Amino acid sequence: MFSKSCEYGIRAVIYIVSASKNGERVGIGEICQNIDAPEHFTAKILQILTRNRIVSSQKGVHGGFYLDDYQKGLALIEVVTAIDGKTLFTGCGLGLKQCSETNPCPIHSKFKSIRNDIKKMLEQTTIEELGNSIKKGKSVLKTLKI
Amino acid sequence: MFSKSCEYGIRAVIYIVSASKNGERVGIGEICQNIDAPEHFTAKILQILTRNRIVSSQKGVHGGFYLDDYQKGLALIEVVTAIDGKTLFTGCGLGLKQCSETNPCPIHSKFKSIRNDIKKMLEQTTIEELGNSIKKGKSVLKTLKI
DNA sequence: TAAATAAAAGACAAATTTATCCTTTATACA
DNA sequence: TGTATAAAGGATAAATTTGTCTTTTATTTA
Ligand code: FES
Ligand code: FES
Repeated sequence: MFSKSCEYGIRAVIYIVSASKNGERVGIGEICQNIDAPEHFTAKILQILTRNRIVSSQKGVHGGFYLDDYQKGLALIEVVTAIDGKTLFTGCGLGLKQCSETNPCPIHSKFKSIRNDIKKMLEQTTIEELGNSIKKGKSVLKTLKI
Repeated sequence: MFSKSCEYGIRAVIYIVSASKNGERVGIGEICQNIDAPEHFTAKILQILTRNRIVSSQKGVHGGFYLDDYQKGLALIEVVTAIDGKTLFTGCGLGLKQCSETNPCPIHSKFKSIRNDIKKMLEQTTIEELGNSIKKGKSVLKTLKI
């Protein structure tokens, strides 16, 4: 469904929101320990997200990553499109060069419906909402014991 | 969503069903021309499908690929699982080592619902049905003009 | 101002997926 | 029986994704 990059990116932003109480910044080391992701690789993904103003960052002592109030309210689809692009929402399920209403592939109508459900779900889910779920202990960002 | 291998595989079986009138066999060259896929690569995918008894093949003169009546009635999910495995239907949307009801990721319940919709759709769609759509000219297996 | 810190950025490496080429095996048919 | 044909299979290569390591830049604080 999502690329590894995207999975790490989503988990990272959720962790940041869940961990940064009152504007505190979270370092890449702490993030990656808590989401069980490779550090340097995830750092690059967070670079993409900061360039796209989906997360904020601060260099130097007491620096790290955080989300401002506007960013917390962003929907998950912003994270996904920044990392994986829009192919999941616009591309043909059978890999035709373009999804077309006039020359559809055989699964077009069924696939389109699912594609739209995914899009809706990602549009309706905010980063903050998922962060709260983690804060309350209702969900996790890494498998506990191996 | 699906891997390239799976996209080619699905398009190939649909083409075979749509093109082989009364048990006629279809060669790999003809298949790949009509679904716009790389020949040797697609041949290997069809090998996987024949090993899994999802398509039939015949070597030698007048050989090629075809589907018997039982195979035509198979659902698309058989093709997908043979090529891409079951990860799409069982794996965690955020890439956790395992999807768990007791220790869910933050999007588990929303993702599970979509995952099940995809599964249902693939279970309810038969190869033959999609082949008929092609036969009737209601859909296509490759983008017409580039 | 200098040292310490942490993200940004660049270069490189491993792993996986996708794609190509060549040889072998099975089958039909002359 | 021998030849042509087409799938099966093996080896290799290109491309992409994923992961690691090192250097640079910006910022804080002593
Ligand atoms: S043409 Fe294939 S999904 Fe629209
Ligand atoms: S735990 Fe992530 S989808 Fe179930």
